[in-house]
Amino acid sequence: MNFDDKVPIYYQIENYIYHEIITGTLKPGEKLPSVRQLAVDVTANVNTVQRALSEMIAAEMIESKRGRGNFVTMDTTKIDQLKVKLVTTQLERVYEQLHALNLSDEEIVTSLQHYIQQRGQAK
Amino acid sequence: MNFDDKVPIYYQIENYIYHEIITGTLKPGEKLPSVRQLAVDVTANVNTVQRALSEMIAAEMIESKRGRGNFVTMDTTKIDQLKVKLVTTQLERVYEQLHALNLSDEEIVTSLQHYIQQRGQAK
DNA sequence: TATAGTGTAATAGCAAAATATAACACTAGG
DNA sequence: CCTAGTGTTATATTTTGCTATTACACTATA
Repeated sequence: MNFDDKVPIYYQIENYIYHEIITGTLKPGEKLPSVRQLAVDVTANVNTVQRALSEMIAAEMIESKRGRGNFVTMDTTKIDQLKVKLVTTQLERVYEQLHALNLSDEEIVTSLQHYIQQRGQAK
Repeated sequence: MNFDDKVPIYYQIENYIYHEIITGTLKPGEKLPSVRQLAVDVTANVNTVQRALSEMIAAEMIESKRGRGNFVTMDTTKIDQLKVKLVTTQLERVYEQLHALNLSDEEIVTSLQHYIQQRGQAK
């Protein structure tokens, strides 16, 4: 996996799996790869993976069944809420950062539009 | 200072000072507070502050004069470029994150607009 | 020229994150 | 019942960031 050395790996793993759940790569009720397999997949240690999983279990986003595996929650409402939360968190961060750089609300929106436009052309 | 325990303090200090330079709180050529004072200001250790400064010195955003102090670069072009870079980095991150959550280009823009709107009402 | 204020660097110690490794608890299937 | 595959936990070790402390190098100025 491609880790950002500025933030804890367990945290990045957590985010990575959350993304898979939200995008439907991992469906509600579906079994996750085993912790050992996940460790191989993301090139990290079992304990590190377990730490990420533990937080997700505490958040009730995945359910752990000893001897059987870890499973994505069946509660689609929870998944939707997670998505909203992640999106909002992202928006909050950009907004605050750009605002702190003295960009007005309008400038923030237009700069994003320009960025997307440029990105499209870059292909 | 209000540190995010998920990212290194020296990195947050760096960002903090960059913000002050870009917003003009620290003007081109202006002397920064002494490392010892900065350490007090941000409630961190001198060495941690020094680490942040070292990176900025390497980036030639500030100039170090032994015995006199640290000074913001006089090169306003560099400052402008820094602002562009920071803004772009932020935009890149949101875009990629939200895109990874399966939001379309339009949805990304409108969700930002909605966020800003809501934020205005929250006051 | 002494002194106070600067940046810089080194040392030692602590804590958190991550690793390697091993062991334990449970489940399913032959 | 045994075994392979699962989650869980524990220990020791390494690395990194951060701190505390001290010392050194340089500058300005009284």
